[in-house]
Amino acid sequence: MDTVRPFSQVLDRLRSAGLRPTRQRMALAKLLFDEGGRHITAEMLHAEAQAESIRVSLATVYNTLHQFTQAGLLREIVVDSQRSYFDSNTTRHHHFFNEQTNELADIPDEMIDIAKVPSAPAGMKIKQVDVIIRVGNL
Amino acid sequence: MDTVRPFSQVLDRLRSAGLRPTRQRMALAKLLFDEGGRHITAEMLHAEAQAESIRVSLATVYNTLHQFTQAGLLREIVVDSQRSYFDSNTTRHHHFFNEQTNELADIPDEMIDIAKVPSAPAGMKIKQVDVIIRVGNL
DNA sequence: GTGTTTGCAAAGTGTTTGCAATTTA
DNA sequence: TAAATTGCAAACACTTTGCAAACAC
Repeated sequence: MDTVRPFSQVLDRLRSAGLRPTRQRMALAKLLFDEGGRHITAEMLHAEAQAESIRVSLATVYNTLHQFTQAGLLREIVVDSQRSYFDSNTTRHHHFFNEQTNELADIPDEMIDIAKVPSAPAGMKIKQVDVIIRVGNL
Repeated sequence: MDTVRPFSQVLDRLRSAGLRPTRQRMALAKLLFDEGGRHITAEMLHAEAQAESIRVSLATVYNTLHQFTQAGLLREIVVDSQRSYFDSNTTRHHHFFNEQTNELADIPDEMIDIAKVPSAPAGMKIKQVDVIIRVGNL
């Protein structure tokens, strides 16, 4: 029942990704990983940081999100051609996307059963299977 | 084996969508629907039109793509947070997305078997189920 | 000290918008 | 001729970049 993610764990995550644990990265990592399964855009994360009086530029938020994604700490979810969403849950799962509110919600992997998947075209390899269920008002 | 889409059919499509069959819309509709299952961006369609000496502004291409989508003649496919793709095949099917070449390929509906789908959150309705298989080099 | 990271402002990219001129019915 | 549509250029939203100052080791 230990859901707390101690400071050192964030630190280790950054270290093992080869990223220096700077003040900004530590603070953003805390916001992203202290609670699981966050779906967040750069603007949202920047606003959250500001709300907690963490001084970070928007440019650094963008850089950090990409660095974390490259390091496998985040997963980018493409649901909206206007903005990029990042998911702090990198395990296999899928998403609901509410087109009215622009909100993402997780669908646990076991809730979707893809019985048959075509193989990738010749010379290609499947990198990821994304299932996005778009929902809206009745 | 009649795969030709006569002029009048394009005309009727526009008419029944409540869209006046202007020169631009007719020409773009021809490009979009004369061959099935096209995956195209606004810039791509604009370039094609220019290549065929059809004079249309990029703004009109954007407007037209959205009008056609609203009319159910096109389907927007969100795979890339940088640009919008439109699919001239509006029947149920899914997609491969090649992240190296930024190209989409159809996956016929019967090639994917989604045996179990969670129901939409309360008060919500499933609008669409998108399966995107991201592929890349081996 | 040396190389990395940050913040700023400027530039970039894809898309939308306001409005006068044109076209359609 | 009334209403819809077009094209242009300007505006927009989101994202990236160049570079000097600040920071981590």
